[in-house]
Amino acid sequence: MSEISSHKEALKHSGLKNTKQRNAILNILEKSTQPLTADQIYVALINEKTAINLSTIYRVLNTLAEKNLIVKTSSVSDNKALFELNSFEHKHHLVCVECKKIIMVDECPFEEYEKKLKEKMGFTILGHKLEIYGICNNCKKKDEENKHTQ
Amino acid sequence: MSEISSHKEALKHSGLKNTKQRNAILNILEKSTQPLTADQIYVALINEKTAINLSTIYRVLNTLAEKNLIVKTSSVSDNKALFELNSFEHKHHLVCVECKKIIMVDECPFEEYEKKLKEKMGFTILGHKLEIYGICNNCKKKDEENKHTQ
DNA sequence: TTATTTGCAAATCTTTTGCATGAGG
DNA sequence: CCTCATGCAAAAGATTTGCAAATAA
Repeated sequence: MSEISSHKEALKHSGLKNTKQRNAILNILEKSTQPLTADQIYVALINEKTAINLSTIYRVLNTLAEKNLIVKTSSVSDNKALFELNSFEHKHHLVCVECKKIIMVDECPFEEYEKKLKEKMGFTILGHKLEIYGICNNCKKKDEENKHTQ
Repeated sequence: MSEISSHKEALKHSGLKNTKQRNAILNILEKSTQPLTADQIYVALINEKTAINLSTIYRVLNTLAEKNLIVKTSSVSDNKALFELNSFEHKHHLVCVECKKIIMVDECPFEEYEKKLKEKMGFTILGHKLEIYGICNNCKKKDEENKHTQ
């Protein structure tokens, strides 16, 4: 229940009405460890017997993103919109350009860099996302194998 | 002409035929300072009287991305696929969460961090992208003004 | 009560696909 | 030649929108 009331507060603070659908969507996002598509949220809600319309989900997600309660990103491989709670936290990951696998990393070499940007450009930093593109160990091995069969 | 022959080489090296359409698309991407959507490429080609079909553009872009000659990303605001030449260069930018403006920055605090990742995880790094989310100076000013009118 | 939100159905927009034709090596 | 690439039209899939009914404040 505590998270429900915190959503109520967050919605109120953004001037949005506290509806069953918005709370349900925020709860799904809160439980998820990764960004979700509108459809994944839809399926999750249907599974837990929460009746909702897909277009409502899209509308809610866009509204929440406008208010910065959630963050909209985009999956490169299949080009769908992804949504996650705005934790204002750092996100770092490695993206394999071959298999598209995403590997999370947790170290952050940034605190100082961010401070400098803030001072220099007057840009208030809420968080950052770092994607490192390359080839993972698995794909390197597969590439080696394929050299022989091709 | 030098860039045309370099595209020829690049295509050959990837086992792809050197077609008029592929060269035209690579040329457009080469001239652009920013990632383009399939449709933007289409318009650019039509403008320079290069006849091409939109579905050909999609097919070429996907093929080139598979071969890592270009990089596919995704625009957050309107969820379209974006393509740019794979420069294997660093890309850093600030994204304002309010007006969605993108501000390029060029400093990079990363060389060491990347080396460490490579050694630790066997991940071969081709490039990286850093997005810093926050609020730009303009939006901060507008927010201040709106406090009075709301 | 009244503005906001939702459901539903239809529309829109981006991207993909099947198939016949055309072009590159 | 023979395979691969392209054009065209149609399909598929994600997201948006108009409107009437429902709901929060």
